Amino acid sequence: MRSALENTVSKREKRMREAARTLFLELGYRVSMDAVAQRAGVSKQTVYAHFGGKPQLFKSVVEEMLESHTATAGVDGDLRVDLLAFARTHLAHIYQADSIAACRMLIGEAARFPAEAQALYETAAERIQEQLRTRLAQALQAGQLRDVDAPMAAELLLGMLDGTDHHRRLFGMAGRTSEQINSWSEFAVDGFLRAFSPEFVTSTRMHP
Amino acid sequence: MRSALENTVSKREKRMREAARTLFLELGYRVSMDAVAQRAGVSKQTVYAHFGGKPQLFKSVVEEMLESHTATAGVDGDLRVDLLAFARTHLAHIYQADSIAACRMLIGEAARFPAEAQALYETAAERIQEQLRTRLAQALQAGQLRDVDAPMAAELLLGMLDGTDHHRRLFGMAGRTSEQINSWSEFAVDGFLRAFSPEFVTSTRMHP
DNA sequence: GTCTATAGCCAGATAGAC
DNA sequence: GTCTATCTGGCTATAGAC
Repeated sequence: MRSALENTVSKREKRMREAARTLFLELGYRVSMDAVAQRAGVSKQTVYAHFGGKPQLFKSVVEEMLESHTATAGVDGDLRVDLLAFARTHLAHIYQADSIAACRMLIGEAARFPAEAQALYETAAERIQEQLRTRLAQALQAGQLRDVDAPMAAELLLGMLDGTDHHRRLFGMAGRTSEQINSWSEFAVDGFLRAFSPEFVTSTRMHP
Repeated sequence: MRSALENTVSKREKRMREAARTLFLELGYRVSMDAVAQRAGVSKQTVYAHFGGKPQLFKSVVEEMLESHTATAGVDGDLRVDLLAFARTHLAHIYQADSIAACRMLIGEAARFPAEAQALYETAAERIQEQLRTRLAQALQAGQLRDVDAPMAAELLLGMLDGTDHHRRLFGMAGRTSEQINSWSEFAVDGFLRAFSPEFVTSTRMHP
């Protein structure tokens, strides 16, 4: 009996968080608490009782987003293959509709919630860059890249992989298609490898 | 007498536009018309009489911004020198506090003003990329770069020149300092030139 | 703990005197 | 054209019954 009640409460909380997340992502901070309550199927007061107020609800939603960041850079294959795999995972992640919406929301509200915006960006960017740094450092040690600062190379490659596509999407314009992303990634990775090949060797071989 | 009156009106209009621009850049669309009127030193009704309403005022401010885009890529010097000069001008422009604020505002309001956001981005991005494309196409014709699509190369170089700095700034974090921008630009341009050098030649020479 | 109802506030927009 | 004063609606937040 008690567990049934707790389940009900738990489900309410979950519904409220989901409703808030959806609406914040869609419309930004300017959603009314009425809208959140209505979408969650509860009364406004219930939302206030659980979260305390609108800013706390917003922060709670942002914190929840921090949990769901995953991107894996393989370390078991050829350097080019690994970088392409990384590109695939990374770009698929940041170009997701929800990620774009989250970026928009946080950039728009960066003035009101500077700490939350910075925390989310730092965490997400740090996780991504660290994986890339690690893989590049390994390649450096293996002599597959010329002597270069791994963090700088990682940031440069990230810039190359995106180009200006993320900005296009942030401004509401159509981004690259799936196939275009793949061919662009090859273009970027091959350019990167040529730029930092240890000697004068390039990835394209001349026909004998 | 009449010209004095017209001058007064004209100055009022200018003050209203400036006030709106400043406040929109600082706080986004969520500024009150009261605040605009107060900052401009006029009454609210005067603002309504001139612009018709808040959305029109916002659009008017955005349209005004479209005028002030300037960036020049030299075509008279060495390729590396020209690209560094372009980087200097371009980055100085987009990292300006006002440009960052404008980006934030438009990204945040992209859902409410999609046409304005897209128009401003497209115009600004197009002007920048066209200059770079032109210079790169010229270099291609001169045989200074390997056979590559000029628009793709231009977008790639833009991504390299920024890395992740623009995003850092959009999220409210400190960007690179002036000196860091310069050394990063050299890093990016040299990487770009190595990646697209026509043969196996690199910009670093071996000592004889 | 949850609901309905409402207080209190501030926004955008308008009316009418000058 | 400009101002002062006001209307109307929606928002956050709270009070009180159950």
